[in-house]
Amino acid sequence: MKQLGVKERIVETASELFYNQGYNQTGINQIIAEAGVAKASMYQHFRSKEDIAVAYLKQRHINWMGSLQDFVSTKTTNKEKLIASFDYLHGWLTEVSFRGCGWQNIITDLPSDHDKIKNQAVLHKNDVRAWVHKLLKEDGEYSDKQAEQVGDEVIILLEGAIILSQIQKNDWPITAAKGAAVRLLT
Amino acid sequence: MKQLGVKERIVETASELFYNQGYNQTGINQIIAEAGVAKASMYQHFRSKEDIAVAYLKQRHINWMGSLQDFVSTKTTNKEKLIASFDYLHGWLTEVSFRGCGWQNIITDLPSDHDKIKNQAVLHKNDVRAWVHKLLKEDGEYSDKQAEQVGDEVIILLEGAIILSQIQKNDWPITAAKGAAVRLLT
Amino acid sequence: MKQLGVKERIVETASELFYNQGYNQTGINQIIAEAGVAKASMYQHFRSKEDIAVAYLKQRHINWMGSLQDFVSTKTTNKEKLIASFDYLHGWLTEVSFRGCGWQNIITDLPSDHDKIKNQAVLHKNDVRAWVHKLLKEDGEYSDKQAEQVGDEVIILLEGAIILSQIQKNDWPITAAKGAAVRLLT
Amino acid sequence: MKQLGVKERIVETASELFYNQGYNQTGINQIIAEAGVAKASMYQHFRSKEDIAVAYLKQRHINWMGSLQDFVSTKTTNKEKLIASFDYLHGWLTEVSFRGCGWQNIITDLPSDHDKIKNQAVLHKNDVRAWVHKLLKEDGEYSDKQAEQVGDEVIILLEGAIILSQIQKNDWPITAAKGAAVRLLT
DNA sequence: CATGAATGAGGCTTCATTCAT
DNA sequence: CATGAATGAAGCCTCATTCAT
Repeated sequence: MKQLGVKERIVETASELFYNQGYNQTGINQIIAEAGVAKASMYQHFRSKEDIAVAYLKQRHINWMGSLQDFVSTKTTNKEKLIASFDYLHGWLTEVSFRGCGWQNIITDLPSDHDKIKNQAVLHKNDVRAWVHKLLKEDGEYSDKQAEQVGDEVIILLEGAIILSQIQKNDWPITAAKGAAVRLLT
Repeated sequence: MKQLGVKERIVETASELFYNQGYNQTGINQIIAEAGVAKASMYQHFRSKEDIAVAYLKQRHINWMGSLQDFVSTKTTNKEKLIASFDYLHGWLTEVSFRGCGWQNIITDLPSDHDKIKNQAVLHKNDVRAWVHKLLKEDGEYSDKQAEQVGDEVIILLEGAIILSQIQKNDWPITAAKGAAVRLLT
Repeated sequence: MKQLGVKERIVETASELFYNQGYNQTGINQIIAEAGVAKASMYQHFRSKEDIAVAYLKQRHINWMGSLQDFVSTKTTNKEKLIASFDYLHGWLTEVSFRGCGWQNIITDLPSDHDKIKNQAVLHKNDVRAWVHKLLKEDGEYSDKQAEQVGDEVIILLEGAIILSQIQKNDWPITAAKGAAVRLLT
Repeated sequence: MKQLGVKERIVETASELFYNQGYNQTGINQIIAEAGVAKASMYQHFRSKEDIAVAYLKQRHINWMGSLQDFVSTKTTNKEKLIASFDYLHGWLTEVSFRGCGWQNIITDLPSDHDKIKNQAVLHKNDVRAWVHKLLKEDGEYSDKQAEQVGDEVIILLEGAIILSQIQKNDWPITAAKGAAVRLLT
């Protein structure tokens, strides 16, 4: 990790900590200690802790979308890709012990003035939504309006499966969500 | 509010604050100041801040389930009751400016040792789930196994609608979820 | 313990706690909880925590002096009794894991205005001193002045052995003190 | 005092307070107020109150041993040095109004988990003991074993004289201890 | 870019005591 | 005599941030 630049090291360390311990549970001191970075150096790259979280979420967005799209890329039809998304959820959430969604986790208990972070969450969710809409529109099976409608339903299932599996520390919500998605897409 | 007992005042005040500002964003000092109670009095009734949150969630569970069941009580069939639940969500979440679910919000960024709070969330979600399962079983339209399966799907839609409407500060997820529920229940 | 009166129960419980946990480490709440006594009842019998400590030390004085004198009563000469006192120390301090002297422990880190407690310590130490002086005077081997002088030396050895064995959590100071006493008394 | 660094100011202030008021009687707030330091600055230098006490005891050890050895350095034989140690005690304890031994005072009523402080006390007492043993061995008058035995006796007299003079607020224990030491060393 | 000192504001918790029932 | 509510003062500690070197 030492060959990375300072900024990268901070984001990488903070990402690990923010996701696994939570935003409020992670202090600036732990970040700089584990990143091996001086405090002033950190504040040269980031105006505030909130800004680090923004960088974390931006990077996470790229990684997460990439992983998801990789995972479903073997499927031929777009519908199959959407269904496979639930398998992606399953593998991911199991691996992280149902730690939940980075964006959900960080917005639910945040000071009211942390808008930059909230914006990142909106951007992320919008991108996922757009991706789902696009997939369904490309299939040509639905009208654009129908595609958006069904897509939204699938997205809600995704979100619900994530948060519920986090609370229950169990994978049944993911399985159930997949079942619902299959039926809604048929 | 002065005619209430100290304990009630604390829970009431804390409930307001925990739900609207978040658990981590609400300090003990603010709670006692707004409740008009001495700090040590508070600790006579509650061993810790976490215990206040537990009391808050317990009370909230009673209120929330009651309101929901009241709301849907006018419907004749159980399926209709379930569908109407999404209308309940709509009214509630709009009123609270899409502040989301008290249980979701409090567990997503919590110190790792706050198990009592996490347990409350699990209890709440289990109760909701049991209620949904019961409704569908009573209808007699599904086998017990099917009722549980479909019920879980509906629950996931509820959860997804709540969290997504919170992030988006918009009611479309609730509308979309209702649409999906209607189709899944037919 | 339930057949005892309230006052006795408080003193008995507090004695256990004060001696084993320390005065500052023992709270009024723990005392009343373990004694099974209401707070107001306690404050009816004792004006303050300090007063409980005074009662504790008074009772301890009686018990401690009694045990010591019992222990050495089998010895025929008074010199032998004094020497045997070190054996008493050894048995006692080993049994209590070198928890030290109740009086020493309670005065060394006390608010400056706790004079009642300090007085108890002085009374106790004076009584022990008087007892030692008396023993040596009775023997008739020393002049009164010599008896007091040698007695004081023995007492200092006793005190030193107690505090040092407490710090070292070891019995060597008691053994060494006995050795010195034997030589000083010959 | 302002020209000292923050850390030194904290230790110096805390030393004064810990020794004169006691460890439990001295709060962090008083320390920082009298040292003229912000609370967080203090915690930058010391992880906890216990750590401040450790620093205090370490510094005190150096000062105390130094003063003692200075005091006795005019004596030619080691035996004389040991005897003179009681004169050192006398001067010191009189000056501090029989406030007693910093190490004795701090361990006798300490929360059970304060091991770092307890260790400091053991280290200090061991150093004193080693010094006494060394002096007697160097004299060549005793075998090594005898030197250690007699040395331990002297040490116990020192400890006993300190604690007893503290309780009695009087110097007779020091005088008596010196008398005993003289006889034991002859 | 590193080091870490310094800070103000606030975090949660506990104390011995009093008082009303 | 029991119950336990209520309290003011104080306890120890941590936060994100700024600044001087």
